[in-house]
Amino acid sequence: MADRRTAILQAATRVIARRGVRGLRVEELAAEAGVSTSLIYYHFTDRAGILRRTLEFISERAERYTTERAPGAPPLDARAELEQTLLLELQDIPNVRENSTAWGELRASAVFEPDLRDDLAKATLEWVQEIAELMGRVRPTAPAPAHAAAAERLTALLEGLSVRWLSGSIPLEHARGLLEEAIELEVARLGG
Amino acid sequence: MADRRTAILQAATRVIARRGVRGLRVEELAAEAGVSTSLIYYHFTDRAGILRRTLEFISERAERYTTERAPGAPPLDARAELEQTLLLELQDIPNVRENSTAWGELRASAVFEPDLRDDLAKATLEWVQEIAELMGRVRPTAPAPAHAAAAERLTALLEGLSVRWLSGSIPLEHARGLLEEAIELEVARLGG
DNA sequence: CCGCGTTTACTGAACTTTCAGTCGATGATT
DNA sequence: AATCATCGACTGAAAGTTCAGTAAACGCGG
Repeated sequence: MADRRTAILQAATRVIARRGVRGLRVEELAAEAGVSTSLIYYHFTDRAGILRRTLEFISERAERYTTERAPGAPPLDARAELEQTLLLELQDIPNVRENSTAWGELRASAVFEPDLRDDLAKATLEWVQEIAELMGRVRPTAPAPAHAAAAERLTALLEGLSVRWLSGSIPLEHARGLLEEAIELEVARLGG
Repeated sequence: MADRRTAILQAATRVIARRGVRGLRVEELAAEAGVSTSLIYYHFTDRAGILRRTLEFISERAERYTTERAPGAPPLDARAELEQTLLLELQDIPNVRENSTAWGELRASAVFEPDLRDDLAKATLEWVQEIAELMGRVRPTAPAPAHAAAAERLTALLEGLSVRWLSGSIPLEHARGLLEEAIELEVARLGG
């Protein structure tokens, strides 16, 4: 926590979640992190660099809170694990909301900023693979490409539902319900 | 069409599709619309006003191009109609790309601008209902709430796939394939 | 139907603000 | 003493906004 670099990344996530990538001002970020603007340039070179590193930071952090389970909790079976992993991203708690918002922003920004695309594509791929792997454990007999396709659909759906929630088009619980059914559907499909 | 105000809104849609909401420069918009920057302020007060009106404009206009079919083409059965309607939004032609991009921007902006939410929610609802209605024609025996849920999932998935495509995470054809399978899945589910 | 006050649509140029990025100096650490 | 981390003050360019004014349309009393 005394690591200013990390503090800046955390602050960037908060600012992005609050104002959007579009609304991120280096000065505001500096204030949020309690450092000078120069230090930000010292660590991240330029605005694009901030964005790039923040994206990495977000995807790493997302992985962490997604993967971790409460200590001492009973181990989940594959199906429950899959459901947990996906549904964890649809929760109205600050950390998650912040991450979802920032992630959505970065995705939306990448449409216009080619610089972000490679990292984003990579992070997306990793996430999809993680879900595909869980899919594989739920339905070991189905072929790998089918796992992958299901994983892509579920993650894309989750992203779609997530923005709808954050942009006030549907309530959270509704989004969760829809996603649960989708998981059900995909699993049933592979089950034959 | 001689109405400059509308011309400005159309131009703004194009500029937003090209540069994003954040990338919209009043001067560039003026050039695109072939008017002076001052006229834009005359009609819309300030930059925020431009954005507000344009995003309303986009959400009103959004579906127009989805519904129309080529004149004189053979009528489609319900299933084909459903597929067409959804897949039309995943095409790499200027009009569609422009609309998808602008729509994505609108959705992303609404996360931070509560003003936009009502219009957006309304436009989303209409779209979902249109698809639910098609679902109903494909599977008349299934209950209406099931049609609605399927429609919500398919449209949310489409939005998710659309940004992934536009942000360079997956190729267009891949997105289309995933969506087709999802339609297949949802239809099969309702078919019993 | 003609002059005349008034509103509407519009412009070019000046003015102001915002914001990413730089520079030199200074404290810390090894 | 040398490298690393950090700051405050600054800058240039870009972009947003204002403003004084013009030209055409519009209504209207005579």
